[in-house]
Amino acid sequence: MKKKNEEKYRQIITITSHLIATEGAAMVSTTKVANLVGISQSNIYIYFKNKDDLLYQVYLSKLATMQASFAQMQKEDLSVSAQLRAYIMKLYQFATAHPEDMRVIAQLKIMPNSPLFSGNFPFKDDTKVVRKLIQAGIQAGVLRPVDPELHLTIIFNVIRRYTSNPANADYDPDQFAPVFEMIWAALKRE
Amino acid sequence: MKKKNEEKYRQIITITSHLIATEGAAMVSTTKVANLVGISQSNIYIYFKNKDDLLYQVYLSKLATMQASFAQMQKEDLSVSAQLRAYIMKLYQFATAHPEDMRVIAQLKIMPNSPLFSGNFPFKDDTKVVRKLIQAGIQAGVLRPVDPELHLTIIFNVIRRYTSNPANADYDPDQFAPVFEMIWAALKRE
Amino acid sequence: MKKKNEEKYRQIITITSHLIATEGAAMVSTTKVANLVGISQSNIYIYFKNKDDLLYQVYLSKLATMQASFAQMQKEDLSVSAQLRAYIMKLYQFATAHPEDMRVIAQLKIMPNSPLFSGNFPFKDDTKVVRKLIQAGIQAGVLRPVDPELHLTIIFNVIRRYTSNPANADYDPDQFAPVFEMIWAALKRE
Amino acid sequence: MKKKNEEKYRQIITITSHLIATEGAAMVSTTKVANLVGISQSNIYIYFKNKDDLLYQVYLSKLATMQASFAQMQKEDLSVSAQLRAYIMKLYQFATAHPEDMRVIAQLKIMPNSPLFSGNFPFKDDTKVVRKLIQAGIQAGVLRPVDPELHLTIIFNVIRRYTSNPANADYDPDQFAPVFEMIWAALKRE
DNA sequence: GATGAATGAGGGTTCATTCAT
DNA sequence: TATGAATGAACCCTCATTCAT
Repeated sequence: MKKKNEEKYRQIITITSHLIATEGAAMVSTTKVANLVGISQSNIYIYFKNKDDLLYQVYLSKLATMQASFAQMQKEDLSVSAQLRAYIMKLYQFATAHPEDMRVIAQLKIMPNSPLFSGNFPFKDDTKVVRKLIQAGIQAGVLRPVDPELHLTIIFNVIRRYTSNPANADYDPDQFAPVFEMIWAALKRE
Repeated sequence: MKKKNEEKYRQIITITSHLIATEGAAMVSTTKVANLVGISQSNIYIYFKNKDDLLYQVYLSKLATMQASFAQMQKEDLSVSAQLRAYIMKLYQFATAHPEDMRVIAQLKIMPNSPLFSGNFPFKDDTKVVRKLIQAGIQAGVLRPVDPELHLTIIFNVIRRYTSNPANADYDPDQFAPVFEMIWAALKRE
Repeated sequence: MKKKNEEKYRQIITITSHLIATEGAAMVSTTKVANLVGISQSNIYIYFKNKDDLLYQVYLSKLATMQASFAQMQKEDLSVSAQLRAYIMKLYQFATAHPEDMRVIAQLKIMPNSPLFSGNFPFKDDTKVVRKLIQAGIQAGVLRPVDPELHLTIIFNVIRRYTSNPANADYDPDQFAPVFEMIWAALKRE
Repeated sequence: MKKKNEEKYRQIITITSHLIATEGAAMVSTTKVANLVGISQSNIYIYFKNKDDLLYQVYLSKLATMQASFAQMQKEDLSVSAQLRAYIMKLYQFATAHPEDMRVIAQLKIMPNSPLFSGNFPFKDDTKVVRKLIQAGIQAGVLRPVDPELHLTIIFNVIRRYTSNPANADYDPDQFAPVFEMIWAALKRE
């Protein structure tokens, strides 16, 4: 009973997610989603309050996947520097394991009139943990004392760009090593 | 007569450009542009083949502005490293001088179904010069031997992010220095 | 079991009635009603054949309330004139006692495609008694010999308008007296 | 050129007006109107900002018709009482001359979410003149000292009801006389 | 060159109703 | 009895584009 429900709900989320990743968030329409799922368009409104809600739930689901991936990493006995390095590696690993997800999150953040920032939904930040790490790193004197957004920009854009190259689709720490060094050189205080 | 023509053409380009910068490329509609310019909607099709053409011409105009800014910089007697450093500084200067333009170019590149990559128009690359510099730098052993796209990603994203902060709206090389070092550390071979 | 049944049925009627009174009959939807009652939408179709049936039953329930209010008034030993005057006062009293009900009846009568006149349900007239009184009054020569609908129009519209003013929400025969005289002057033969 | 424009505009107004009169304001849809006019639905939005605007313009057009009818009547050298009596007769005449119009105005006023009171359009009152007359009449001691809305209610509802009867479709002051007396008896101070 | 008119397609949303469970 | 699921139709509105003038 509820299973059917959950299944359709998941299907809609998945298809929408895929659509965002391949065509961009602005190209999502309830009609397209419904056709791909194989249901009638109005059916969408049984599972989601409106289109914005659908997109928001997609974001939340990606966020959950991401946070699950990072869950086991919360060892606080490491140095800030080590934690951040571990985070970057983990993010790289995540990006190869879930190729679409990072793109989906990015798309939802940059789309015009993003539901994430509409004020209609509570905004859950996907970068809270790493942003904190960066701030701590700056305060501890191990990271460059510039706007943390710049560190973030580098980490996410480089990893997204690197893993979006089909040649780098598989997780391979050795191959990634020089890219990691590139990122780290940008972040760390000289 | 011709002047009037040129004027309207410029106006449409300017308004569209502004619209892209403030609301995003996906929010541009011929209706909106026409209303803002104060002409009738169909009038746009006198100056542009279709909407994609309009966006493409906007891109070309931004490209021209950018290339004009970089024109005097083509001194080949500098080392690759020096040329690239000069380019970055110039790009920073350009971003402060033309706040909207970099955003417009970026928006047109990432928009869904971008006319730039539709195949209907010849693609003029705005990063050709710097990409060549980077390739030369890698070959010369002064830059990190990774995919040049990564160098590009860092240069453009960091500068765009930095200058999009209103606090950094004015050109100030001293204030920019640590950000420059951040970028350069990422690029240069250790 | 039956009690539960009756309760839900009553609830639906009550909520719908309230919705009609506050937002107008055209604004009633099964979705809204169901949400307000706290049941699922399809549940409504257990108690009512369709939406028209629901509205019709609401009408019948209001009619019953109204007729109950007028029940004790059927003393035929009064003169026609006295009976009609008594009716008007009673109607005024009813309107203050059941503010919503008169509005609901009026709304259901004037709504487009009113189920009351669709032919799908037997039409029970809420003005049968008073219409008869008026006809008798005309025949007896105490009321103006014009279309009785005009007498009715005056009685109902004036009382509805008067009592819809929050300042006149409470039953107060003294305050109502001049309004009564206004109505009566319109009805009675000079 | 402009003629065509004006014609379609008028057509849309006329058809919408007719639709309101026959089916009720709540039954108006842009699709229905467009089909009746013989144009595509989106065409409506060339002539009107949105549906509310359409309804509002219909109201304004009816108002203009009405005010035109009453224009020549502004003789201020008559007594208040005579002016009001003249107004009532004129209203009766108007109602027979423009059977639909009074109904349309009434419909637009009572419809749920009426654009007239949405705040999106300036509200032009169709009863301003007569309301002032009534207030003056009360102050002068010739009309009953009750809420002027009650006088209004009687005037408009009785005339609307009377003229909506096909038997009274033609303008006939003699036949109307007793109805006039009925109204006047209600209004005038005893 | 300029515009008003026209339109078909598509988008988001609500609704009354049916049906299997 | 109760409900979740499903749907087709309708509704309002925007848009890119074409065409006659």
